[in-house]
Formats: sequence, C-alpha cells, structure tokens
Amino acid sequence: MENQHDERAREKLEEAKDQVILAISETMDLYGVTPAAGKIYGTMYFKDQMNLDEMREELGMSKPSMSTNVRTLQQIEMVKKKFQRGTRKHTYTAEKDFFHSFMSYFCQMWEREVKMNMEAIHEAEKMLREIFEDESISTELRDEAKSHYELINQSKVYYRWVEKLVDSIRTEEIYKFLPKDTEK
Amino acid sequence: MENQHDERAREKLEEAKDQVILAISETMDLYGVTPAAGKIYGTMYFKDQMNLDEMREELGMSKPSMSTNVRTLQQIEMVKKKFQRGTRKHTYTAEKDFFHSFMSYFCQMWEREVKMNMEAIHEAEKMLREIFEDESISTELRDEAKSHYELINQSKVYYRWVEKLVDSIRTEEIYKFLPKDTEK
DNA sequence: CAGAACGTTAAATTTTTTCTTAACAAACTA
DNA sequence: TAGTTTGTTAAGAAAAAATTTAACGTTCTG
Repeated sequence: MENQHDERAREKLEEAKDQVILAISETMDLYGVTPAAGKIYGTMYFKDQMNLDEMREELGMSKPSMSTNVRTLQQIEMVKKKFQRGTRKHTYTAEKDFFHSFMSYFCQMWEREVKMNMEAIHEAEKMLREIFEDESISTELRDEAKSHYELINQSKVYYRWVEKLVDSIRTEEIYKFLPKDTEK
Repeated sequence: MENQHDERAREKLEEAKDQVILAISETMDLYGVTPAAGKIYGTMYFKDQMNLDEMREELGMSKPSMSTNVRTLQQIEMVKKKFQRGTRKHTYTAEKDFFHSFMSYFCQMWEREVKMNMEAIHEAEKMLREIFEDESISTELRDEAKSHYELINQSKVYYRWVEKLVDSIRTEEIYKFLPKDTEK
C-alpha cells in the first residue's frame, strides 16, 4: 500500500511538471521559438542534465531534431553544454535563471532590430538629403523628401533608446531601477 | 529637363522609402508578425492615411489579406481607424511613434507570458505541496516534489519582475530611468 | 425596395516551416 | 585498421501558416 500511494503520487508529480512544461513551451512558442525547442527546454528545466539520446527518448522525437534545436537553444543561451568526462555523449544543462534567458533573447532581437533599421535609415537619409538639397528638382518633390527625412530621422530617438535599454539589461543596471526581489 | 531630374529624383525617393519599409517589415517579421502585415505597416508609415483598396493596390495583394492584417495591426495598436465622413471606406492611419508600438506589442506578450505561467505554477505548486506534505509517501518522492516546488517557486521572482517592467512601461515611469532623448 | 459598394468570413490553395529518414563525417574502441 | 558510436548535414515528407478566391452579410444609394 506504500506502493499504491507512491504510484499515485508519482502520477500527480508528473502531471504537475507537465503543466509547467506546457506553459513554458507555449511561452517560447509565443516568442517564435519552435515547438520542439520549447518542449526540450521545458523538459530539461526539471532535470540536472541530459544528453541527446535521453531527450529523444523522453520526447519521442528524432535525434536530428534534438541536435538542431539544442543548438538554437544554445544560441539564445537557454541551454549550455556541460563538459563531462567518462562519456562520449555531450551533456547539456538548462539555464534555470529566467532573467538570463530574458536578457539573452530580447537583447539579441533588439540589437538586430536596431542594427537593421539604423543601417536602412542612414542609407535612406543620404538619398533623401541629396534630393531636397538639389535645387534643380521641383519644390513638391523636395518637400516630400524633406518630410520623409524628418520622419525617419525622428525614429532614431527610438532606436537609440532601445540600445540604451539593451545596455542597461546587459550591465544589469536596470535592476537598480526595477529590483528583482519584490517585498511582500 | 526639369522633368528628367524629377523623374530620377522620384525613383531615388521611392528607393529610399523602400529601404526603410523593408527594414521595418523585417523587424516585424522577426517578432512574429506576418510578412503582409509588416509590408502594410511599412507602407502606411510614409502615408497620412490609407483605405483597404489603396493598400491592396499599392501592395498588389488581396483585400481579405488587407482586412485581416489591418485588424491584427490594430490589435497591437500599430494602426488606428480614423473616423472620416464623406466616404464609406474605412480609413486607417499608422501609429508613427515606435515607443507606442514597442509598449503595446511587448507588454501584451509579456502579460500573456506572466498570466499563463503563473497559473500553471499555482496549480503545480498545489499538487506538489500535497505530495511532500503527505507522510505516507516515500521520502524520495517527497524530496523530489519539494525540490521541484522550490524551483518553480523561485521563478515567480522573475514573473513578478516582468509584471513590474510592464507596469513601468505602461505608466511611462521607465523613461525616468531611461530617458527617451539622448543628448547629442 | 433593388442594386451596388464595402468589408468580412469560409474554404481552398499555395507557400513556408518544421520534422524525419537517410546518408555522411568524425572520433573513439577493440 | 576495421568497426562502433555519436553528432551533423542534406534531402524529402509532413504539418502549419499565410494568402487567395469565392461566397456572404451588411449598409448605403437611387
């Protein structure tokens, strides 16, 4: 009867875990991470370490899928490779500090956004300036160029702000303004 | 020859715009907004206002696509409906303040994340507590339940922080810490 | 009230993405 | 060195998502 209790408890424990794993993987899905990667991370979250074969077994998916998804998880620093001697299999651990995952994921995105748009803006500004500074062009066109110029020039304020946000997260300065621990 | 200048200038102006539109829509794509929605927004960004037929014509896409995508753009507050009398067509304007779009988009996401995970965590915690408080269950299982409990309990610190972040963005308090305008 | 204009919903198609099976390469073991 | 084991790339299949065509409902107009 000890066994009976344990059996039911085990089921309940797995159910509890699965609930959290589902929420985690749905969150990741929300941010554009593939379903498989979300499930892998969620599963690893409750384990100390795993290797590719254990993941494959636990999730019932193919090994290449594990391999590629673990790689993308490493890119966003949600999974780290662990050096372990004695076995040839690579073992991995999940980053359990969500603050770190948040930082890594969003900062990467935001930096890419800033870079991409700033480059486009600089190019466009140059062209537009050439237009509205050229007196051989009709006033209407020059005015249009000027107004577009001012619009995109204005947006730089935003991109510079995003850059600062990234900075303050990377340096952890943001936690001075928004402390991690909430009293209560 | 005035015309010749203008013609070339017009081309250059369109090229400049297209460059920025592309960067904007790629950014939106990065965040999981559909390509069509990105193009629509990018196009509207340089216009005062547009109606569905103008969008369809400008982008060479179907009207239902305009309709549904404009709706999702409204949901993330990147496009607003404009009340205009005299015409039966609905006219829309693009939100040109990227700070507003940032706020609307990320806060919605983050709130959903917090809600989803907090709910799952509360449920799971309840179940796990029942396990590790039940003395008829084996020590190993109870310890495992306890350790999972502590893990997910710890993650609440993160979700509460995200909530605070959302708050500080919604109330614009964040700009006290990270001012919009950068000197220079 | 009939007909047209506009927007939306539904079903179907196309495209894109994700995953798997199969082939390959590298590193270890006997 | 031959044969395993492990991980990755490549090509193909399956699944999911985005877009279009078609049908519908509603509101305006004559």
